[in-house]
Amino acid sequence: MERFSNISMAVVRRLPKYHRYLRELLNNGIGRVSSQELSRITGFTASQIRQDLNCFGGFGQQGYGYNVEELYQELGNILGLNRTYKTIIIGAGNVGRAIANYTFFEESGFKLYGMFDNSPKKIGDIVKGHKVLPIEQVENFIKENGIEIGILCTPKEGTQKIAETLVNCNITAIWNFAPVDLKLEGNVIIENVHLSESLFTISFLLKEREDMKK
Amino acid sequence: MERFSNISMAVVRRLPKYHRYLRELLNNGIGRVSSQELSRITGFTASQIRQDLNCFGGFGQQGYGYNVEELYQELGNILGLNRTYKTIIIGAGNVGRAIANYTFFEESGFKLYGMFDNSPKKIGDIVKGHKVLPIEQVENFIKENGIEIGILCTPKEGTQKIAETLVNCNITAIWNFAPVDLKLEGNVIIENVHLSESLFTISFLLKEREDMKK
DNA sequence: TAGATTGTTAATCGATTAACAATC
DNA sequence: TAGATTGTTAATCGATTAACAATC
Repeated sequence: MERFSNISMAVVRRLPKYHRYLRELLNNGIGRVSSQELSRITGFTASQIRQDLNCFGGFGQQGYGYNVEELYQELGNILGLNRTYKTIIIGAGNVGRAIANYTFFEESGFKLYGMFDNSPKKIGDIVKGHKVLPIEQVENFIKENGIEIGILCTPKEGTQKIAETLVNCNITAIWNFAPVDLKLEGNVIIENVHLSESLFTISFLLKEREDMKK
Repeated sequence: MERFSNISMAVVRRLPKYHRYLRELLNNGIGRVSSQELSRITGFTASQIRQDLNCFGGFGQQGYGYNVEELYQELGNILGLNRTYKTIIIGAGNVGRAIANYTFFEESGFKLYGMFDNSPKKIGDIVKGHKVLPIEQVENFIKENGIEIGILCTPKEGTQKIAETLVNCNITAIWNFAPVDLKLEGNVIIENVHLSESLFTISFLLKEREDMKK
């Protein structure tokens, strides 16, 4: 995945947190906030917060801080939350169904257009109002509906091949839940959620903790 | 979360990848591998791979490389995969059910002991052979069964409070799927899976890409 | 032995933190 | 105006990469 701007991924991955905490301040009726106060809430340093925000513009005011409402809106725009995205889910297993029914997903502007699977046992099922379609139909579906994001909830075996199919249909981003690293041409955006790696991190840290006790 | 060893999290988060790729080599009947070859496969530099592995010991041999079987076993031990872990899931919604039915979870030694929820609609349901119990019973359950890992698949509102309850019962690790940052005393291990942040990263990158096209 | 490849130190790079002038 | 707090530059810290002697 090539990148176009010079914003580092370290910064990018903090932006959703800022957005979330600002939403909270807003809910609590708080109108202004300083980088120091944001630091206290988020755990990032005030310096880092100011640096991060300044990658995108000077949203603050000396002596005052930041306007919560305004900064929240700005971050929403920066994160691309001011529009909707057309998505499909490949794989109607437990993970696929969980994502389909994940309300936050829809609330954030990610609209599910269809679900696909290759198992006769699942094809025809209704998930979140969508009839699960056979995987053979995915290419036409993407082209006809202008789908932008493919969500892969497939077993690891077939995933690389399906991802290639999606890329051939000019999908722009893949949210990958399969435990594989996709090797894809072009500049398709790949975002992995590797649950197994997250889990192994826990077991590592648990073991480390026990080892240190000895 | 305090750390005890001096292994950086950057290194820790690469270990599961090494482990996964070595498993693949093993499946393909490959007996030895050099850091250069591992670099080609994983995308990390050979230098980084050697540095990472050397945090834990000299598993290689000059002029030869690494024995795949041996390195795989070593990494399994380092990751704490040579034992089982007792877990419970709090929240029997879509995410909780997906994790419960996630076969990889069980295969890796994470054994599900119970499921809990606070909704009368879900209490009593059978999920992966476990009757969903009322959340009020969780404290006794943890103590009686020696549960080590709590998996939080709850809506964000109640999550902090439940996490505190788990810590009071001396749970050692929390795998958190709720979109909140837990603030907890002691040295409980917290591993977050923040799907919403992952999703917002996609929308950011998509927007960035479009902006650059203009 | 000669070639290959590690383990490890040193150099580089990038990200975080500190400091402070600008200014509201 | 005086105090507060940003935006931004410089300093520090940590992580990655390069280099190479050790050695199988």
